[in-house]
Amino acid sequence: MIETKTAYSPKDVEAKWTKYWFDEHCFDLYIEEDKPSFAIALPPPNITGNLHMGHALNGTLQDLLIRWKRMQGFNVLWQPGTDHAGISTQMVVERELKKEGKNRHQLGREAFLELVWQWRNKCGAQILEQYKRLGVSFAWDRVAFTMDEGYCRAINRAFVTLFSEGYIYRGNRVTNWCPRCHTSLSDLEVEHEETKGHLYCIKYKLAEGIGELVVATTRPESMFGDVAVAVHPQDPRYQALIGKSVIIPLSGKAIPIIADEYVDREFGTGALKITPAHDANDWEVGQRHKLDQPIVINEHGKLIACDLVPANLHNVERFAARKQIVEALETQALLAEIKDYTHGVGVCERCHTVIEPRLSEQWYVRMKELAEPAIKVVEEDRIVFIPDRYTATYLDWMRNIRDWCVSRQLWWGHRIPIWTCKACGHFDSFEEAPEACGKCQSKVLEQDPDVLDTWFSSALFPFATLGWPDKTIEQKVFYPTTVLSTAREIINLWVARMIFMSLKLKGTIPFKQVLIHPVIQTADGKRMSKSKGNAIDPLDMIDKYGADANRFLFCSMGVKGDQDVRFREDRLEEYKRFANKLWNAGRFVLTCLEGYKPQVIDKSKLTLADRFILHRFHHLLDDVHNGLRNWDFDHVARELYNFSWDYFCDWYLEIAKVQLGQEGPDGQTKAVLALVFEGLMRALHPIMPFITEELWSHVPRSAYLAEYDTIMFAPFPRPDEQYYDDEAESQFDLLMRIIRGIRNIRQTYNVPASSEADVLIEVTNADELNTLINGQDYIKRLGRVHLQIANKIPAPPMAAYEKVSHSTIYLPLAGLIDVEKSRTKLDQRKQALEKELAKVNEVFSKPDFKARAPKEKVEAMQTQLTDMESQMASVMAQLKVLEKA
RNA sequence: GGGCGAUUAGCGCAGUGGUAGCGCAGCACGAUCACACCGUGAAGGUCGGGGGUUCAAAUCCCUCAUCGCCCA
Repeated sequence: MIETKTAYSPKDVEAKWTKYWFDEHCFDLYIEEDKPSFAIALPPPNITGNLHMGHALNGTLQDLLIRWKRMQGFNVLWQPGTDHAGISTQMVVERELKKEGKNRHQLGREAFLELVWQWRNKCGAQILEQYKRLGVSFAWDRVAFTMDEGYCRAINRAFVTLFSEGYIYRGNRVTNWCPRCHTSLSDLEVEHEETKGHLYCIKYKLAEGIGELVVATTRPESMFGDVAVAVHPQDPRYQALIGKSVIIPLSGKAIPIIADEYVDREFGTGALKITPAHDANDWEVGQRHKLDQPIVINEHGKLIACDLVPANLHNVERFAARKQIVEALETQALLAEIKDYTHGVGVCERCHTVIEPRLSEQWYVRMKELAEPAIKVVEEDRIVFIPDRYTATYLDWMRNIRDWCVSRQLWWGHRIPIWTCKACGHFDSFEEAPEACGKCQSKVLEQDPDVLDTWFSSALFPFATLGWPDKTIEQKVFYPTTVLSTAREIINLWVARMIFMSLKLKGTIPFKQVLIHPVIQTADGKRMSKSKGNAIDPLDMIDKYGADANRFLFCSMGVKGDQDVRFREDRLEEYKRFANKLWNAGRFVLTCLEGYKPQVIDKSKLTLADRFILHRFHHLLDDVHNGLRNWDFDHVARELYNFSWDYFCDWYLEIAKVQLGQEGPDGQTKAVLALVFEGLMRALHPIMPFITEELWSHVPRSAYLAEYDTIMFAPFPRPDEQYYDDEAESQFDLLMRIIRGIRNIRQTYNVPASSEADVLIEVTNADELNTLINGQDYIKRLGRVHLQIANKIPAPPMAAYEKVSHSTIYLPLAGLIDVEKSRTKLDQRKQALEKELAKVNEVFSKPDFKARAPKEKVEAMQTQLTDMESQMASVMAQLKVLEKA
């Protein structure tokens, strides 16, 4: 038997079952080919990462689906893995090197990579260990890593395929450059931060004659790379100037004034300096006008020592240079104005350094053609986003796709499989290092020094982890995978790329549904972030409230509602109490069932309460099924919570105490208790695996269920319509209302709970009378009263009173009645009734209501009205009685 | 600048056409043998503002406001 502690202790139970599940290899992949399959690829966390709320939420939702399907007998695969996270990991190791006063260049590439591997082997599994605390049922025997040997083969195959089909090309253009990480970044890895800056209006003097053109810019430091000043072709202010030249201040170089539609006449002065090497838009303008592209800022973010840049600014850092330039312009009276200006500044998402757009040679994936089928599969609903609104996010991005810069100037990652011949300059891509140049046979070949964008490898995750490019049983059984669950900020970064990669390389979709879960914010609606220090550590929450309570919270957040949810600890408090409630209900049920041998329920011998709880339970199972099928996790959580606490604990367990005390050998109470409680544990298991496993392990089970050593593999309970019983529902509902009525009276008149009061109930309706007589034992016990029920009872003169349906409850107070209190209460009731009557009457008073509303509705309202009128009459009569007192 | 979401009791949230609900906090009562991490009861809201559709709107449409997110 389960220990007698009255408080649930999650720590012990979690440790016990985690150990059991691992010891018994419950998580290992096991395939039976004749079964249907269900697969999820875990969004691989960074090896440098720590479990945050988003991981915990997402992990819970996936585990809930996986556990549910596993219990339904599916082959399930939840493929776990980690991501090598190029920039982050390199940063972490470089930071450690720096502590020793070293840098990676001193070590050299090979030694540095050796160091990164050491770090990875030591720390890279930390986040998965943290996931363990949540109770996630990954296929733990298959943990993948994006730099595994097999995975690297998949990367090379993917690259070579795309390259040989012309999807990958080398381009010289402006890319996002992080001067701190020393690498290019894709557009999606740049965050835009609202920054208070200035708009500098600088006078560019005309090269010939007198006059000037005032140019507005936020970045004066790039002016030495200017090759033109552009104005709008239709701008009347500048018509005369087009074709003339101006002089770049401080450097003296002359540049032309050109006309281009790209210029926004409203912005600044309507004159735009064109710096093709340091601005992506300017680069486009420069291409159109065949302009030069001088680079004036180097990879460290410093002004280059060259002819274009004045000598005193050589090797000056860009922001220091900006300051010096502005001062110089001011002293030379070349600054027309400085305006305050707030704008979005691009920063590196990893280190928040301001991005320097910079002309450089990079590898790109040509996207337009790859995007087409990826758009189609979503338009045709072969891949569905949940919630639906994210379809637009995806399609919008895909339809306006730009080529993807995939090279990164890092050492840690998948080195680009391109080899260039030192002799003839020919280059090509290979899955394995080639022996000789395909063109001139030279053996002096050099591999591209850059590595691939980490997202390039993540994009292959759903199939690279299943053994692609080899043919494997895992791909046959589990591909395409079923669901992908992730956060909305990586829809384009990751989801989109998996889709077009899978379509291109596997010829099919990678998954059928994409679940986008909400973002967890702080209690006051702010974004959680480690740097702001307002992030809440899910591991602390698990320590404090237990894994099951945390999982229940995540489940209750759902995916279809708000796109942001606020995290409040008191909700965890609530679900911790729920776990405790289940624990104690379990202790009670198990006590009742000591020595009980499971038996089939004899439906003919059920009491009203038995019928009622079975009815509610099977409706609950139906709701749970529909909820899970429709991704309504929040509904599922709420229904399970309400059933467990209200119907099962508050009502049925209390009644079970009555029935167990008086029933004979035919009594079904134990059978019902066992059936409902055991089934409830299975229904709750996907959400709360630990507590349900523990309680279930003690429940007496039929031979059919006894064969399962763990609830994990036991069948998920299904609704059984033979237990649906609307009559029991309505009859029991009346009893509950009567009992509440009696409790209400007792509270109002302070009738002590310890004393059993006398109660008389007059019932004017034959069916109701029957129900009350049959249920009188329940009323006596739960209302703690001596009871008399009849169809006609002379109203006791000094009695508290309550009316429920066709029944009138009297509680005689033998001279103790507090007339004032009774009158106040009746007055309140009268006022409430008046309010309700007014509402209903208002509806009725409109002539169109009876004419146009559906007939059933009118009839229902009529019944309500009649009912309320009779209640009112009764209240008035009772008030009259009091007047005599 | 474009798009999305939210706004319901003090707080956190449910409620997609028919007389407004749950949990917490607050109030009152209660050591009755599963649970005080509990039980029982009472109180608390003109559903962000305005307009429209409808016999009927928290719910559908328009508009405004506030907050938040994504993309440029």
